[in-house]
Amino acid sequence: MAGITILDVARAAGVSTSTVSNLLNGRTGRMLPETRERVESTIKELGYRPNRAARQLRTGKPQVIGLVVPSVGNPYWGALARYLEAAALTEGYHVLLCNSERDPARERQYVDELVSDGIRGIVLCSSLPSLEHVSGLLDDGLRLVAFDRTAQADDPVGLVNVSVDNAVGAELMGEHLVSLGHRRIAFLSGAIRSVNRTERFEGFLRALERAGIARPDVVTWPGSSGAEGAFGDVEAAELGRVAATELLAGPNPPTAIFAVNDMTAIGVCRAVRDAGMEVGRDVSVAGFDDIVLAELYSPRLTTVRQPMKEMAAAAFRALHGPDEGPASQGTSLLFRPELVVRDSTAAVVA
Amino acid sequence: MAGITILDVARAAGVSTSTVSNLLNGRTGRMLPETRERVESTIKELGYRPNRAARQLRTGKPQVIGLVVPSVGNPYWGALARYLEAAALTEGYHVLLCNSERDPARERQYVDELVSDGIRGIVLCSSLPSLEHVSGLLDDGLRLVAFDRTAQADDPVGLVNVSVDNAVGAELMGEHLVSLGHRRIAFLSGAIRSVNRTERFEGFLRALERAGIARPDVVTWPGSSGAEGAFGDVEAAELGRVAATELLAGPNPPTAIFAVNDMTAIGVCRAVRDAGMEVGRDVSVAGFDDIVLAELYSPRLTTVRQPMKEMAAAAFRALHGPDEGPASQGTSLLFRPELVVRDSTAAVVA
DNA sequence: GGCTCCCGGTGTAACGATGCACTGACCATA
DNA sequence: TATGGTCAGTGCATCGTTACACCGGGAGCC
Repeated sequence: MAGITILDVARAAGVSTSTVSNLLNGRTGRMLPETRERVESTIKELGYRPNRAARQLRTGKPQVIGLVVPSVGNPYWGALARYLEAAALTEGYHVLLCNSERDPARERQYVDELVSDGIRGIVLCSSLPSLEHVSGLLDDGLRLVAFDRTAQADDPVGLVNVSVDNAVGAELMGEHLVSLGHRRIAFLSGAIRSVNRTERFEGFLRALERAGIARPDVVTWPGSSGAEGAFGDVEAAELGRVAATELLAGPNPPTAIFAVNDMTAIGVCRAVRDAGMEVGRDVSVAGFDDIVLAELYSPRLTTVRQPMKEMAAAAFRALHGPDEGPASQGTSLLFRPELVVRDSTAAVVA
Repeated sequence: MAGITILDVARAAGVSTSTVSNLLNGRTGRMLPETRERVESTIKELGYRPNRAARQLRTGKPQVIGLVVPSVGNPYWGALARYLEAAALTEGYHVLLCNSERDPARERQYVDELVSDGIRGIVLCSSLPSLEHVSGLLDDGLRLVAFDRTAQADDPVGLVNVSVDNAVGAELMGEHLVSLGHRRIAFLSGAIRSVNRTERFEGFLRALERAGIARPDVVTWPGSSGAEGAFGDVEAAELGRVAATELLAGPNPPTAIFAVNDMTAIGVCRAVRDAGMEVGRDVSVAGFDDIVLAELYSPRLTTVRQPMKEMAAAAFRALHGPDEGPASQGTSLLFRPELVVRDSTAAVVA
């Protein structure tokens, strides 16, 4: 226990607690340089660290931001958590971790709890398409960043969305597959109810249309109702496997399959192999996100990278930075995705 | 902002703040049932939630535990973070997330910071073999759980270690490989400097000795000095690939390779494939940990499962529960590992 | 009647940091 | 010598909760 208070510092430096506090909070305008130095060195000597609880009690603003994700067990959210924490650390902020397990009630409860604990900045990775239920909190001064989501028409004012440009990313992948000579390309996704899935699908269609390819096979899968698998991941992969198996067994199967994310793509790869074919040679498979697994998988997965580190940093800035002008409605910070070509896609064999 | 204080409740219920506080803290001994019910219903009605900052300021004990991991981007630590948070939630605790990035200085700084923020319970996933540097903090009443580590001779008093029984796990895998008819089995690991690697190695040797197999090939790899890869993961896999490539190209190559963890095993699988062989048929490959990838990888990886959920719950109990008798030295909570046989291991072909 | 005991609470001083409103000293001007 | 104006810092109420020390009153006992 540190146990050293601002009073200890004040006494040791021969000033009042107010002066120490003023220094700590940058109010150094009217302060003799020598006083300032004396206090500063006293702080160092004693190893004084301000008590966050007391500070929060007084100011109402804790040096903590909340992060609500479906599950940090999922590598995608794990990566976000890692980079967000790193960004927060640079400003002396800590990150409180909350796993919603994709349960909307739990997600809402977490947000309420964080708010009533005085936390003023939350990064929310919601599984809900609408975020209306938080608009009241936003009016009360909460800073909310919705991650992996783009602005919607009915978004509450003040909400900042941070996301990769899904449409552009999917378009890049579409172009890539087309350039490899593929003409029969399937888009494989779970139920397209979330915003970013819709965007990915539309970007993909754009690329194909430009190449003069008719509307491709689109396979969506309802997904199991209710609770998803342990991480939601395993289920995504299973979905890819089941759907791709059916697709490949059908008439006129595609030569390439673009899965809505890497997990699903991994399931697709398994299905391809189960069907006695080789990924990359017989069928090209592509994913989206570029999670760690994509690089490690076999074959290494062609995918679309999200610049996680930059996105996390931007999310933190949006929470912490100065209020950016008038709170506008429908703010989206869109990041440029990057096509990462690896071994799971190849030129179509004639 | 909730904004409702204990005073509001007290006034509305016609009692003093002390009574409300007493109820909140379970001191209901001398309290009329009717008073109690009145206060309780008032709390509900008003939606009162105690202010954590004030509570902490007063008691010195925040309802927060710290979690220091190398990186939550790594699925293994991500899983721990997820389950630990779930366990903490059941008691109303929150989890503060810290990524040490395997930097000992940063790890130490995080612990100091958490402690001086008043946090009294920390789960530390250290990359350091010795934890002497925290013994001072333990004397001051900090509860510290070292995760994925077993007790050492020079451990500070009061430290609780939580880990899977690595020796037993490796022994199970050794037996499994032997039972499949393998006789030339390699153990593949990065530098065996950490405690659990040593234990895995010894357990593995035990199984082989019992089967009358001479000391097997053991391949360890120094690993790059300095910073590891983005997650430490990618490097582990790379290590497996490089080492296995060399091993398979040598004279009298093993028919089975037991990698020290799943990430390394994945790298081994790649090497096997690169050498024109098939995992499971030509060479058996086994890992340890049973991270999500193990199930998803192709082939599905035979590995040793750590009961993460139970381990996380135990770690939390060790932090939060009552002081267990006299603080002893060398406390280890060891969990039973489970052999998970999948597709990457098979009977040796004659 | 006087005494103690217990019941069912209540009063209030902290916990540590903050920041507004203030002050004493000094200088310049009228 | 008043008057005003900086300058450099200080005094103190305050945030919401806790828990120790207290208190009024009724019961029981001699």
